[in-house]
Amino acid sequence: MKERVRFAPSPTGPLHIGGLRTALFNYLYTKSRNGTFILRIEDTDRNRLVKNSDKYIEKALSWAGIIPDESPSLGGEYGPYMQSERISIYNEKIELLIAADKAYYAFDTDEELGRLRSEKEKKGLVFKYDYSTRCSLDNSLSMNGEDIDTRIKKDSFVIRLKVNSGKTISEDLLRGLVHFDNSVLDDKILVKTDGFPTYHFANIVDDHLMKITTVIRGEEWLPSLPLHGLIHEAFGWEKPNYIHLPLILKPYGKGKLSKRDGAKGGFPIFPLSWEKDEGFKEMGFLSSGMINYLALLGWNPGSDDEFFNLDDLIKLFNIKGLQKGGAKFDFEKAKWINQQHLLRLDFNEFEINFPERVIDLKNKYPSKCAEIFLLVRERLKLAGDFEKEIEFFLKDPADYDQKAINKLRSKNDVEVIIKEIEAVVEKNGVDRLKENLSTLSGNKNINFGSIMQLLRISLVGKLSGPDIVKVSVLIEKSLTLKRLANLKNHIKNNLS
RNA sequence: GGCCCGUUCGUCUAUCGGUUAGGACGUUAGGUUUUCAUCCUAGAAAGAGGGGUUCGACUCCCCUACGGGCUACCA
Repeated sequence: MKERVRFAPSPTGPLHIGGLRTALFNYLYTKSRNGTFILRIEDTDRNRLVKNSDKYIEKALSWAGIIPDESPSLGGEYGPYMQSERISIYNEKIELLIAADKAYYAFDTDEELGRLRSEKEKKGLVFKYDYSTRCSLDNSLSMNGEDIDTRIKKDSFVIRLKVNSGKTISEDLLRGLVHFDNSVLDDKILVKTDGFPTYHFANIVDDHLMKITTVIRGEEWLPSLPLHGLIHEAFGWEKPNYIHLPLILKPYGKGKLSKRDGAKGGFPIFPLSWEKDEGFKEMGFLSSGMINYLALLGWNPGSDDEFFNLDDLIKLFNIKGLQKGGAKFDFEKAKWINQQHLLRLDFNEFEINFPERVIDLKNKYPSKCAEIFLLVRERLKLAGDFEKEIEFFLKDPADYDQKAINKLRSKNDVEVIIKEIEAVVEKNGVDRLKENLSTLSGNKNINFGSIMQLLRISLVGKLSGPDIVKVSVLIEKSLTLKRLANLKNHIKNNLS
């Protein structure tokens, strides 16, 4: 049977990397089996809706290359894919459960339930709305038909699942059989007073109606698994397979990664920017690097290979490689993987991914961009490093590494050396510069390293950077001479 | 508190009863380079603890500890 999986986020904020990874594993699982990937937006909590976050989710998935086959914007055979547009379906289904005596109306007020909870709490106990308490509570199980009708018309109500005592055994493809005693379950609300279904109900109805074969979701749902099984059983529906993924944990300290950890740890938490928060993309991640890192967080291909793009991952993915324990997010490793991806790019590909980062360079060096990119490419961990690395191509050094100059001056007459370099460039240009400077070193008995360092400081302002001879060739003779003169002036002005 | 899941270097992980417990990030020391980066070489670094089962346990079972999740008219 063809696999059908779904990623079902709720639009209560931007998708974060945990959600992205869940989507990724869903995608890899189904695509490795030639199956279908469905995006369903679970917007049943009307209070926590965040405007545009559903659009953000689609955009972020699209950036990552995780393209749904069916989704709210694409549509599909089993739509609509936005739960708020499926209310009539849930209404119809809940009637079935009530008619079958699997669900019932409950009229208890928040205040009353709150009172019961705190009463129990005082005794160190926990109040549960379940088979042991439901008879003494305000619900349709304890009244006759006519009363129920009048209460429904008069009062607000919820609809609860009728969970009976017993044991429920659930299966997770990763973890095997998981046993639960129904006494830990309660009569979960299926439909809220506002008429919207709860997650549990809408989720099961939709998974069934959308013919989902395998549910892959975060481990936080594992305790709800027996409940979900019970809802399926109440309808008499066949259950899908379940896989509960280990969670992504904070890089330091305890707990699962939350949206606040990013700011604290200096790393993004969202794929794309959201309001004031920079995303991985804006920080200079390639989506392939992001995906590569996320895939390795809780999964491994069974080999020592670590470099993968999406297509590789689809070919290699197997649930045998899934991990059971949570994994801490490691930004250093994420950056290293991104670097490996950046390293395989040429200028055109870099421009496609980060067009805004190359505008100035393209304007100033329209024909040399590819060469300049190759010169600095191995120095990039993040695409954001690019602007820093090419800064000196765009403008003359604004200041100089004075400590380095002082050190050179303590051993050499730097002004004389600069003049000698100038003479060489003046006479021979910047082609064969290295050979010419080497000859200069021999003829005048000047330390070669000092010559190169002074050239570097004049062109770049500091002692680090790419091959300085190539830099000189790229900025050409006149600009090389100009910057040598600038440095000479700077040294003269700072002598006193 | 109750229930459920988990536990191999600092971190991500390999190992499917017999290995000098392997790789990667990070880190340390060298080398290459005009410098930094890249690259190369080498090093330090792990089976939570206790019981079993077994000729033999990181691997299977139990207990404890620790970590995580859930315990809403949130998902």
